[in-house]
Amino acid sequence: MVLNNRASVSLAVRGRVLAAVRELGYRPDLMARALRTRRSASIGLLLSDIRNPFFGDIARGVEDRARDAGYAVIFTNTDADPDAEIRGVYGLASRRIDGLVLTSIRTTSPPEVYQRLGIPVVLVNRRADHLGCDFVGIDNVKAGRDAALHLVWHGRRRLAHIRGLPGSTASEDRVTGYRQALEEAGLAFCDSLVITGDLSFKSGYEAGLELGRRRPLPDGVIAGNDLMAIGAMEALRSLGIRVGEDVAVMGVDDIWVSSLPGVSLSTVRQPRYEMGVKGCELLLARIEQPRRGAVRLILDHELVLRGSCGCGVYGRKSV
Amino acid sequence: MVLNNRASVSLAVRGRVLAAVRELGYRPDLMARALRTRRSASIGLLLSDIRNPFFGDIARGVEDRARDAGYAVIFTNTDADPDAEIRGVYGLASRRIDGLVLTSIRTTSPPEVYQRLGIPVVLVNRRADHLGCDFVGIDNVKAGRDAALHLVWHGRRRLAHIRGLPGSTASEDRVTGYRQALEEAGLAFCDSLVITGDLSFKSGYEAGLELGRRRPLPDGVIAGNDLMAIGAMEALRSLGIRVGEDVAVMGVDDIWVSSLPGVSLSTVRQPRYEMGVKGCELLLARIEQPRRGAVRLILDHELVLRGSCGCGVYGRKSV
DNA sequence: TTGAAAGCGCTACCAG
DNA sequence: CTGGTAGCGCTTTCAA
Repeated sequence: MVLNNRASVSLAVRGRVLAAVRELGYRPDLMARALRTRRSASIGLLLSDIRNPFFGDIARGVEDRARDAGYAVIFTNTDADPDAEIRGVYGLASRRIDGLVLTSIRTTSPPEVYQRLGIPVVLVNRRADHLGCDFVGIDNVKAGRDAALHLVWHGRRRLAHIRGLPGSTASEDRVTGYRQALEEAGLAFCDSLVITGDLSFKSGYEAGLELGRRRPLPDGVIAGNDLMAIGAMEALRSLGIRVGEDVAVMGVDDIWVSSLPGVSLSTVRQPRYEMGVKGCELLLARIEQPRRGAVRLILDHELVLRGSCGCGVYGRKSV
Repeated sequence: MVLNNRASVSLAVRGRVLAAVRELGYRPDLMARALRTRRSASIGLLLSDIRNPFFGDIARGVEDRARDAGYAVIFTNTDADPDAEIRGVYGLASRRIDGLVLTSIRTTSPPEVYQRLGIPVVLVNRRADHLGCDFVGIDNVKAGRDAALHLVWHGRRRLAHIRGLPGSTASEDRVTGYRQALEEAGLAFCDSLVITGDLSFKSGYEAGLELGRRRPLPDGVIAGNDLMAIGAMEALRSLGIRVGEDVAVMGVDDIWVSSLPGVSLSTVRQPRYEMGVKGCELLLARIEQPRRGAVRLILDHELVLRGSCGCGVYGRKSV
């Protein structure tokens, strides 16, 4: 009672208890406490691969905020595999986590699984409207549109898009934005200029190889993320194509690597760390108030201009 | 009893129980089980920053192996701060983790803390002989020596070293290796050619700036890790110094970025993922057999030659 | 082979 | 303000 700050404890007792605590090095067993209070003070974090710098940043944001609040974070890698996702969720649930942060939910993820859990779920990065959970991320339609329009404004007319796998709202939204931009610019949408990758460097490289062999050559490429953009740039260069001149390339994310002069990728900056922090905050808030309305938090993105888009500007640009 | 495979259960009962389990969607409460068995089936992972690709890879290795074995991984970031390390350890301990993986132990870390824990501890990457724990990592003396000797063999005579902070055996060992190489090559060790960084890109950049202004210019730089090496390269280039020609640069780690053509860092490859996997295995083994002798597992490293060392060779080289 | 009962360490409740 | 007691969901022991 002393340790839990129960009001009604005399100072004398309080002192004696505290002394004993110190002397014995007593630390409450959070496991037993959890069993009793039905609160484990731990949350789960599901991501596709912690090695991916995108998720690393989010994870750090989540953990920082969680630690502040006395929560522990249990993480699991799913490699974007639906089965692994389900197993991961169940595994975490049986550990009695108080809430769950999902970073790579798929539109095909079975809602029952999450609804039956009986614990709050927050979505970071990808929406999943059919789940009705709290969400934090950027407006990916606008992000895709902004990236494409930037190239259009700088005279690019034949824009290709390397999109992420279907099943991710982030990928779908960026495609939508790309199409919107084409339409606004009065450019025709062409199916063959959209190539699907899996957000990895390798898939970007392959897409780049493919696009670089096309004639007429596309004069602009919007990639669904930085990793694929960097892969595509490598591929284009290996084909003797000058990035920033023959072809303008833009990514989405602004991971650290993109800022290296040898890479110099123009991109749409996504505030990943903040997404993690905010996501965790949404979760903590909902743990406190389970029945408040679902919150959808849209953070701002900005264009980060470097060499790969060939517009000659270096710096950031709010959009 | 059915779920725990108690031998003495009739087939009839077993069937009925299993049916009920399925129907009700029963999942054992691991928390309650932990309270009773004193085993939580979870382990702790302490690292300085999950955003650092070095730790991301280790974390993935640990989690993969842990998940295979039915263990959950709780991670905490310490930013290499000793106080945060202690708090992190206590925080994890009160959650009754079955074991702990430490990736950035400091030589000054108080042994009592770890010994009093009463749970197995495994060290990954950095040794800490005063703790007497299991360990997995590479031979950093040899790594530092191999890197330096490589440059020496290619004619470099004025080798600088950007070392990591004191308090890390990995950093100290690499310095030792660097000195050994100089000695073997009959080169004088010069204090002023050793600059201390904190393993970050920024500190590498600053060190590079500093070294690049020295006259005579060092003709080779061994960095304590890739992040600092990349920072140093940027700095040198910004000074108009040609990396690979005027100055040869080598790092240690071989993080993914280093392989990008625009970076092309020659480095000593450390098997990070395997270190994570093996570290987790050592831990699981010790959880089973707490009193077996301490194991020290030294994994092989290899030289990965790219453009930054200017030796004209591209590829891997076992050492 | 079965089921009843005790108890892991904690918190919440309640009577003193 | 204090301390005793019940019980969280599980495993383990023991008697039937």
